[in-house]
Amino acid sequence: MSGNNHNEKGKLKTEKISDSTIRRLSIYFRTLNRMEKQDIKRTTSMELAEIEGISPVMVRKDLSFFGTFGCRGVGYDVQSLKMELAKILGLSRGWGLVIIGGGRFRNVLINSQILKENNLVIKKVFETDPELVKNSDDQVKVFPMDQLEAQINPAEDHIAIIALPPPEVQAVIDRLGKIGMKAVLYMASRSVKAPDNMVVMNQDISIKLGMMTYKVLEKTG
Amino acid sequence: MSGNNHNEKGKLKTEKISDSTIRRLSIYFRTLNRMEKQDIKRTTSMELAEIEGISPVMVRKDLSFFGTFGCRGVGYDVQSLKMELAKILGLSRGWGLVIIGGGRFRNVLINSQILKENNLVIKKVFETDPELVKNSDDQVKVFPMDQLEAQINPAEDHIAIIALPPPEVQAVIDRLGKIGMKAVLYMASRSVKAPDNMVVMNQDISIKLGMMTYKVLEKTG
DNA sequence: TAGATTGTTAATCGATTAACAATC
DNA sequence: TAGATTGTTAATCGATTAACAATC
Repeated sequence: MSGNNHNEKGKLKTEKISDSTIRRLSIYFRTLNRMEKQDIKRTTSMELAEIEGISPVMVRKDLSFFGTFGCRGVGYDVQSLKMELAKILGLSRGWGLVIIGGGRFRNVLINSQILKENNLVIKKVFETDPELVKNSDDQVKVFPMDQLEAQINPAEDHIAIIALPPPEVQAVIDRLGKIGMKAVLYMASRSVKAPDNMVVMNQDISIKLGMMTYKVLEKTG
Repeated sequence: MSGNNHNEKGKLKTEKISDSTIRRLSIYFRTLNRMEKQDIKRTTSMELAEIEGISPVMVRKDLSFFGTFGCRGVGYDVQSLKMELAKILGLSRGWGLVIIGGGRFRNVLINSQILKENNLVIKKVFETDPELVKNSDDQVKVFPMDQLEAQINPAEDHIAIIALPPPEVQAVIDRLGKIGMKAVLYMASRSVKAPDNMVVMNQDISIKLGMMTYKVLEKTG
């Protein structure tokens, strides 16, 4: 049974791809992106692996779930592998983002080069603080929180980034669930419940810091 | 061979604990933290597991690497389990943080409740833009970038958070490596090289977004 | 006591790695 | 051609889960 997935047209997905593989594909993509900018034309699984600190077989195995992209004896064409990965990850099509909350942090996202480069376009912003709504100098439209349901259209607003304090996050996810939001990334340090058909991920710096403090102690005792 | 680790005094570490386990411990800790605030006195592996969307055995297994913290037939005391996890993760002792770069994002960190609650204290800030150095209204001292080596003391500044654009990150990590910095968390979307004795982690929102777009497509086709 | 829940050993499952044929 | 490197099958390793004894 070949491991072809939804990227190869006409073939059904036969295998569940692990989160680890998807995360690594996302990482390869980011490196290929940089290589392309630096006008590097060609790379190998060994080179990619070395940059990411993993093994070359892992790189080839990850790719093999989705097809064959390289050239034996030669390696990979940076630009075309990057495009293939974009296709696999869905980054070749455009994605509409909405930001809910965020305050000062919001501008970091809005100015983010990486989002722009990857077809992730911030379309709408929702803000609790009415002062911030009024005095906003954002390039995107800012709405008050109570217009969430009225303004969001899951058909064009694909991903919500919630940057609100932990106690407020669950209620917003509930509201987004009701209108059929497909994907939510939230920054708060807490767990949440979400509908089954919603993709929810968390980007919580305190988890990483907790891992780091453990690892520092592990090394130094 | 019992799985006791460096938290139980007098016993040597006998087993390498996986990153997955450490990440989950950090997640349990965050949930126990919330429970404690809500005056919840007692919990079970089943409850913790349900909140995090994993299995109860997983919770008990993770904990078992470090000792026995529960009471058969009863469960876990929220406060004491939280304290034990803090000890394991190293969050019972104080950690000095320095922030390098960050601009507006820095204030998000400086005002972060989670850091304060977990003995992670931001001590120093380094800034590229001289205007921001001058006009800073931060509660912590802000230095220009060229004083990095002069002002940082790895004995009290344990973790550096680098919030600079991708091209600038590697050079700063090199400089921090030379003065013996133990741990670095950087936000940029790129890979870096670091000395072996340095704990380096990445918190890159574009990786998570790449995973999300894949998962949304996987569900909707 | 009976019911509940932990902690742990053994079994299973899945992810990573090794080996190697294919081929540029 | 010989050397390099991919793609893939099989073997290994490690993480998760199942089963269950311990005990509150």
